[in-house]
Amino acid sequence: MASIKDVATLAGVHRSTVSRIINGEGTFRADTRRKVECAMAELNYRPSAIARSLATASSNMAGLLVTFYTGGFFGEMMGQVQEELDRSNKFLITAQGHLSADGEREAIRRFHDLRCEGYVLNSRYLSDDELRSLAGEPTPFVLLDRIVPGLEDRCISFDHTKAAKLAVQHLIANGHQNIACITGPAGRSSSQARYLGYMDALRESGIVVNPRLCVEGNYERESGYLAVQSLYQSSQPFTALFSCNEEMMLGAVQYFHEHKINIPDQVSLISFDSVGLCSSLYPMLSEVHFPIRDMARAAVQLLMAQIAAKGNAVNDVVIERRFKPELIDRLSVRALKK
Amino acid sequence: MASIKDVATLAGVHRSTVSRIINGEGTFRADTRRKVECAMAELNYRPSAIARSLATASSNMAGLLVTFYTGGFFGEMMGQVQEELDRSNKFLITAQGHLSADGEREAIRRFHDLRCEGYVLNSRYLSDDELRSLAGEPTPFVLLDRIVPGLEDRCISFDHTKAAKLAVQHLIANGHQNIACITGPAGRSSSQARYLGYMDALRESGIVVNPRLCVEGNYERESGYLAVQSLYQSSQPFTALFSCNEEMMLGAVQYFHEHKINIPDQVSLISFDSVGLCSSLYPMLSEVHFPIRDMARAAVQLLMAQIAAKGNAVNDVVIERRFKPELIDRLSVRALKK
DNA sequence: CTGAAAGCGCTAACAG
DNA sequence: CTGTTAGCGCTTTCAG
Repeated sequence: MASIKDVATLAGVHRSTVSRIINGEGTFRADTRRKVECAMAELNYRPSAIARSLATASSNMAGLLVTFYTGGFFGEMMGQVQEELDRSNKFLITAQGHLSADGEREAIRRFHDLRCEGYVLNSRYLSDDELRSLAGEPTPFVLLDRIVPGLEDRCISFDHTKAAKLAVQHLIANGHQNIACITGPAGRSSSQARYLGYMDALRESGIVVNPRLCVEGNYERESGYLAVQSLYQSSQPFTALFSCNEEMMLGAVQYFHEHKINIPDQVSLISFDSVGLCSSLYPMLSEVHFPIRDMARAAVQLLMAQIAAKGNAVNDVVIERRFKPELIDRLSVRALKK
Repeated sequence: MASIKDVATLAGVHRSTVSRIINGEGTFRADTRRKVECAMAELNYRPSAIARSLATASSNMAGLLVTFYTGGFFGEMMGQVQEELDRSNKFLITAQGHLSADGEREAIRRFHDLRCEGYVLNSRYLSDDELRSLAGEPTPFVLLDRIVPGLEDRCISFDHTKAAKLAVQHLIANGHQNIACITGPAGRSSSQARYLGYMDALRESGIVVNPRLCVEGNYERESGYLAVQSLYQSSQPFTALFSCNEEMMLGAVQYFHEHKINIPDQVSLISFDSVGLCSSLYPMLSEVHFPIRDMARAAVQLLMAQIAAKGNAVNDVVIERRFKPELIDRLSVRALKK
């Protein structure tokens, strides 16, 4: 692979001249420039990003941590992050945290090893404390879909509680009282937040929360199916179901179809959704939309601002940090007559 | 960020000693090692992967080109590639080719800029010729799910034609004669291969291909829905449908549900599937399985073998390169009585 | 406008 | 067993 030196000798100039021309710094005689450009073309020369990184002490890389690449959700996130990074000509380094704090730590270590200029963390297992102490280090990072006290200026967040509440209130407004809920895994903060919203909505409408109407899932499709099954087994009557994510709702819908339970005649459905699964199901499901795409873009913008600010505060930039839920009503909620 | 020099001075030894200890080369006095380890720990030192790359002339990175991160399919691929790369402690660089040869070229350029040791290409828009000429360059690469004449030793391929044929033969074996087909976008080679399999199966059974029973989709969900719609509008009777991918089948299923067309009583269904969508639908759909995960792993293994071989042939390694289709029969194909 | 020289953080002979 | 030296490919003063 040709190096800058090869180009220089072929063009009959010094390496530093080539370097300047590549980087568009300074000004040159037209024929010098031409000679160099010809040499570069002839040798099919491309500067080594790595050598450049070392010389400039800036890697031009940014990291993104997700839990898993699979499942559609993270693809949306990654796609947006990449697009946004492309605009600044930065390289994207991705890593999976799998399902543990250790996995996430390991991912961050890799970002450091590569001297990433910053990273976006969709962290689920690192504690608030650990994240706060990480903030003491010089490398900037942004938390995507998380809010940790003290780190608000690095957080792109979404009000999961309010979103869930909105969904359930919609059900209530349509006359439903016995509303079942499939929650996410108990340990996860987003699960808790959504569940809280469910309960808040009920309570504020004076409906007593029936714990037997709440089944814990794990955000996977199958757990939605099983949840509905157990709901029917416990023979607690319900007219509506709220699912804390779309995958579980998919499983639930499968159960309903299999058992010839009509949507929305026999059961009304509303779900969290981020990747648009709800709109591609039959019938099209009502949802509260979780705008992960927009949030991902905002995260990168915030990160770039932080990198540019080099440790100083970034108050001047206007980037939306707290995203709001949006209710999309479709055909899966029936109005109950009193 | 601490450098190897800082560690060295703190430990009171030379940089090269530190380097050796990090890389486990040579042997040292116990207390030297301890001093160095303490210094590293104290400074929270991590060697710079970039500087290392430059010094060793090997970046420790591998590239992966996909068309888009979104959609689930590529997530599966990426996940496997990352896992496999992790085992060799290599960094993964991903890039999206979007939907053009230029996009793919640009992606490869980035791999070169970073001096990736090799890359896996899920290329759809680069011509065979261009790929062959790329093979003249020193950087090894592997083609995932593609077969280009002359580059067989770099190809991890799947027999799409045979897979489609298998699916359609299954339908025929169950007594179906009027078999509709939703194809992929006409320009794509995998589409053509699958369509060919469909036609072969019919022809070999002496069934005349009815072009009005074949509708072109674009591998997206909505196009499956639309395809079925147009199929019914053209009022060509059919008892079975074969879809060239799972996303389009999803759209089709939605149409059937919406129009109360029972599966499999009124229509039998079989689809291509790679990410397992078919098994999570109601009813569980019969499919020919496209083992993209296994293929992705094989691609990385082959790439690593090529990298290790440094330009020499890699005949000794036993890596499956041509994957075979597998028919998974579930509940969506009804046997027609004669 | 361009060359010379030093240096980024690390590794790799080569001595000793 | 460990220090010296040179160099990876590029950028960046500093001269001229």
